[in-house]
Amino acid sequence: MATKKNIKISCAFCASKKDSLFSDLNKDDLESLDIHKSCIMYKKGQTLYYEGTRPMGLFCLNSGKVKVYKITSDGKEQILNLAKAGDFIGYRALISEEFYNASATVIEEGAICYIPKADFLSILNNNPRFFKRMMQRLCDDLGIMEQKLVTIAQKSVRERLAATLLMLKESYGLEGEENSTLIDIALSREDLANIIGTATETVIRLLSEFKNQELISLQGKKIKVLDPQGLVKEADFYGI
Amino acid sequence: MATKKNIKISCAFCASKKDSLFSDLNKDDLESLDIHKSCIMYKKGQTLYYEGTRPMGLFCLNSGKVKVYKITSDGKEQILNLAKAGDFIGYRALISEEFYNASATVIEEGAICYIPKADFLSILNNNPRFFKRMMQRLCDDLGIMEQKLVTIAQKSVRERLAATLLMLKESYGLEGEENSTLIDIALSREDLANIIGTATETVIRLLSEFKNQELISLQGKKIKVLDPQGLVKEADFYGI
DNA sequence: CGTCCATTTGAACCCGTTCAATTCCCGTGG
DNA sequence: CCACGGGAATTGAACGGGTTCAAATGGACG
Repeated sequence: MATKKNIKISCAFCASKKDSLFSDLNKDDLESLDIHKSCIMYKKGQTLYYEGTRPMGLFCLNSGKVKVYKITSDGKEQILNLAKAGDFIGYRALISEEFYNASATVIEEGAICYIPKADFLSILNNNPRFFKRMMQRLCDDLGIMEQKLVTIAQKSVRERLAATLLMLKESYGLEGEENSTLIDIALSREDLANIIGTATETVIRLLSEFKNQELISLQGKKIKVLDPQGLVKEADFYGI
Repeated sequence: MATKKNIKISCAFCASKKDSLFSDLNKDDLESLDIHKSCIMYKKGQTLYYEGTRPMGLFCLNSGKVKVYKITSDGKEQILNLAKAGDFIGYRALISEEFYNASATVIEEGAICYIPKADFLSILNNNPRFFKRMMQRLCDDLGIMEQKLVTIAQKSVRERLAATLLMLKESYGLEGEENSTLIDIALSREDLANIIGTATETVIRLLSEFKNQELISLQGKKIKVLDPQGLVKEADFYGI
């Protein structure tokens, strides 16, 4: 077992900065982030935080992928969000000074920075532009969550799976030959089911049907989208 | 048909103020709200705004009740939120300067104030404490929405109905004799179904079962909770 | 008092779950 | 290098919760 090694990554020169909420911080603020920041490699399966614990800082993904999820009283998992390079995790609990109300676990290993609570809140309170940016982000998150709620409440599993594949294609798509797109994220079938809110077996069966319809192809556990238009049709029951 | 009459209600003396986000505004800010504010009576069925339109101001309920909902492509309605006296509606679209992504319709008549966008944004931008308060509110909303998502995705209709009745009891409960609580909101069975994400008939059947179990009683379309503990058990499949 | 919509009840159907069995894949140790 | 073990993925089959369609009843309101 290798020792966890602190990696030196300056926020100012972080390759993921351009995608992140920190993208328009000034030089001073960025440097202040570096002072107490830590950054270590996380392996698949490691958990960044558990629901019910108190946030002490902010996670920022330099690389790797993380799922954010809640566990119900009867032990089922519901994935709320997937995070990739440049994404923050756990800012809501930090801002509202409450306990985490979800857990976060690494699904693809990567370097993840940790900015102590005090440093983050200091920038938040002293940089109105950043404050506004966070507010905007919360508004966006809320809109996304509302849309997810409607989809889960009103669409069939088949439609939700098609919609989820399209969403994953947008976020994790790697263009391939002949208009095909590889969904480049190591999601297990179970994870996929826990995004959609269904049983693993149902996901497997529907994926197999989509494959027979030549909407997708399966390369091991990775999925390649062959016919996005076809998926759009599947996603909208009475669509255009 | 009566003419819409502008009602004079001062924010500073609004009976609902103590419950609202405006509760700790100072005197000057409150008075500035009154200048351009309008306030009229809305009847049941009237719509405050439609999804896809541009917000021009903020709705604040002095009295009455409003449902906020989205309509899916195949015409189904999903209720996202219920608002009552003291509640704001539509602040998210206003803050993030986007189109409404839900519609709002009156379900119980009441007086509803309308604060022009400029006045609201002016207070937001010049009163850091209020800004923080809004941020906090957005965080809370997001947490609530996430919990709803998990519940709809992972719980049975029966459990969701029980949970919804308990939620309605908290928000709209009127204590009655013998530990019973009347849920004082004029929700149709269809509305209730559209909160839970199920069919109207299913709601009716389950309500009837709950009545037979003596968890609730039905008084016309209003529901009285007789055994909240029993409902808690129904809400948690593998509860405590 | 009649009309119209909401509510209720009935019954058939089907989507999705659940349980069970098999196969596949991958890392690990002999 | 290959056999082994174990979890993930797949397939099969039966069950059941919930939807859908249809019809009857009730209740509000003009």
